[in-house]
Amino acid sequence: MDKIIFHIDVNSAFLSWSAVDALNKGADIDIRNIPSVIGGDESSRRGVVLAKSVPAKAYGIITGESLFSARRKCPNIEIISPCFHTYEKYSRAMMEMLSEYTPTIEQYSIDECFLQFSKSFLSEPVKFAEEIKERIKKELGFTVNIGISNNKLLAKMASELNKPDKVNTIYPSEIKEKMWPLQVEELFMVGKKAKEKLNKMYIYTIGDLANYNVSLLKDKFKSYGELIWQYSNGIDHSEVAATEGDIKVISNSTTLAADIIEKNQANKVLFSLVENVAARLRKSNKCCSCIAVSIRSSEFKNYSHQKKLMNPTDSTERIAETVQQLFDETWKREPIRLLGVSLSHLSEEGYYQLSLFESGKENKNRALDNAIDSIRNKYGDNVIKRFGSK
DNA sequence: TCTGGGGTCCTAGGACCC
DNA sequence: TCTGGGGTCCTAGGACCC
Repeated sequence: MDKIIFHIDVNSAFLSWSAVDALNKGADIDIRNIPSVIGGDESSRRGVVLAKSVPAKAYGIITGESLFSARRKCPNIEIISPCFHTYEKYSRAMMEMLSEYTPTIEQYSIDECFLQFSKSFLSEPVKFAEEIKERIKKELGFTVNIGISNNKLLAKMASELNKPDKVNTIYPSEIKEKMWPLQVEELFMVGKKAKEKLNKMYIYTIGDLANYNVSLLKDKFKSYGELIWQYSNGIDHSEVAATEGDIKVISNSTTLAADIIEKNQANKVLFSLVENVAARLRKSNKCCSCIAVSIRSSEFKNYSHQKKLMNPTDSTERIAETVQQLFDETWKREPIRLLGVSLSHLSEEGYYQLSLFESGKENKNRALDNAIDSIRNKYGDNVIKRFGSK
């Protein structure tokens, strides 16, 4: 135990960042101090709560619920549209600041990261975390929670303890007192389904899980049973990864403003999803050899269908052909609520192989893809349309 | 429940091989 | 082929995370 891990988590990230951005642009109210949420456009059926203010939380509003239901709980709730560019900007600013403190930093999501220090370097971790927290507040304008322990799991659990704007610890010696009394669904990786199953086994708290017979958990839940048992006992050997791992899937999906019932309409949407994923694929200098289409029906049933390719590709046209074919094979002619395209089995090797064997036609397609990519990079996504796209 | 979008990982079942 | 067992690959679906 010679290391100290911090988990840093921005409080209501999207809402805080929207608030700071508005204040910087001269707004006279701070949405953090009124009942407010960040949420999508209800008329295009993206109306769920992505983040909430503390006063909104007091009305019982929770992340993920519909705006309709949020408004029922608090009729004069302020609803703000998300702005992902803004969020990326503040996220980057925070990560850059935190990189000053240690090279061993892992960004876990847009608003969370882990920092690792050696114990000998850090004699007073809590005091140090307080300094970082205050600096973020002063220089960047938003608050964070910092959790401290000897491993990532405990640091993450610690940062959830007491919000917002707090520093908390869960050292191994504090697990019993601080973590075991919590409801089992508070444990990282225990979601709604697992909670229900665990409750049926009379496991209600993290402590109940920690003291349960691990081999019975393994019988019932396989490797997942052992994982959550270890977590409940504060066991986690994963490393803080300073370099990010290779991306494994590139996907894009969209909930449609109105259900689609015609193949033609579906094809237009699919093509724009393909353009998005294919451009991201080429930007990462990779090829894919597995393509999948997913469909959500108006009844909320999900289907997916995938196909492995003989040769890896990064061509918009080849991906689009496969996607069409997959869609035709999958669609049960029901009204469609959501369409998605995802590319997987990504490889760099395929990228080089491809250029050796591709035909004249494929060479032409590649030239077209590259030309469109560079125009869009310069002037934005909407300046140019392919023939056949919407 | 008037239920987003982008990811990761795991499991089960079937095909196919020796 | 009244029929085993182990390994690998592929597909579909689902749980979980932010």
